Amino acid sequence: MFSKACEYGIKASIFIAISSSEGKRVTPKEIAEEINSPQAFTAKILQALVKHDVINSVKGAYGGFEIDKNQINKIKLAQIVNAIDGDKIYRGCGLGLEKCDENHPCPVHDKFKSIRNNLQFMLEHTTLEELALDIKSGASFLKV
Amino acid sequence: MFSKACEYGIKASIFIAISSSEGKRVTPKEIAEEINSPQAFTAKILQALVKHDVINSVKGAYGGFEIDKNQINKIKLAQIVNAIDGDKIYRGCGLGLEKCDENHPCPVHDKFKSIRNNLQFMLEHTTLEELALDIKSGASFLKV
DNA sequence: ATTAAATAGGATATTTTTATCCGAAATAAA
DNA sequence: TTTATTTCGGATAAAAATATCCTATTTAAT
Repeated sequence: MFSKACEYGIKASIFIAISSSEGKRVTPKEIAEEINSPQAFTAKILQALVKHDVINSVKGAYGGFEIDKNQINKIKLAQIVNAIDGDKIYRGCGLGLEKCDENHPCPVHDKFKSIRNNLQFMLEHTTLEELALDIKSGASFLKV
Repeated sequence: MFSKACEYGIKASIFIAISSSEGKRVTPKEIAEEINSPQAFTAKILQALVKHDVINSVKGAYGGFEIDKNQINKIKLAQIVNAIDGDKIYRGCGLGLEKCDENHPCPVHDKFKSIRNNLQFMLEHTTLEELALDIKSGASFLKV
């Protein structure tokens, strides 16, 4: 479904959201430990998220990654997925056809339509805030 | 969503189903041309489908791949996907957690549930026959 | 100014996926 | 029995994804 990079990116963003809501910046090391991911690879993904304005970085001593507190309830999963995996997950053809649309559909085009639409809707309507709240309350988990 | 191998496997199976319904065996060369895939790689995938009893092979001159005519309406997409990609597409965690279930869900577990269930239902209820009929009638396409 | 801590980013390594190649075994037809 | 055709399967190769390493740059505190 998502690439490893994207999975790490989502989990990292949730953890940064939680930390930021508590006024704390976090480093790749802390993030990697919290989400159980390879540190250097995670750092690369964080760079991509910064470039796409999903998260914010502060260089130098006492720096780290953070998310603007009043953006946490505005950032959607779709932005993170788009930043890392692009939009192929709901745009690309399910069977990899170069050209696949209503006029020239692949064999599963119609059958996939609703599933992909549901996925897209979910990603575009799920905020970092709600995911972060579930982690905070212990309703969901970022690792093991 | 699916691996390339799985995409090729699905398209190949549909083409074989069509050919078999017309009493013709087909070779990897014909299949690869029809579905626009790399021939040798496609041949490997066909071997996997044979091992998983999705399709049938006949060795030697005048041999090739075929599907038992009265199995075409019984074979489900799920069998093909399972043979090549396994069941991670609806079993694995959306965020790659080793352990992810109702008692220990990842942050998107609930949000993914219905999407994954829909996908699973679709794969388990879509037969090769209906996909083949659409290709035959020109309602859908296997390439470009 | 100096130092310590942090991100940025290029280079490289490893692993997985995708793809190719070739010889062996099977089989139908001549 | 010979030949041509075909699948099978192992060995590689190439490309993409995942992961690591190292140096430069930035910056807060002393």
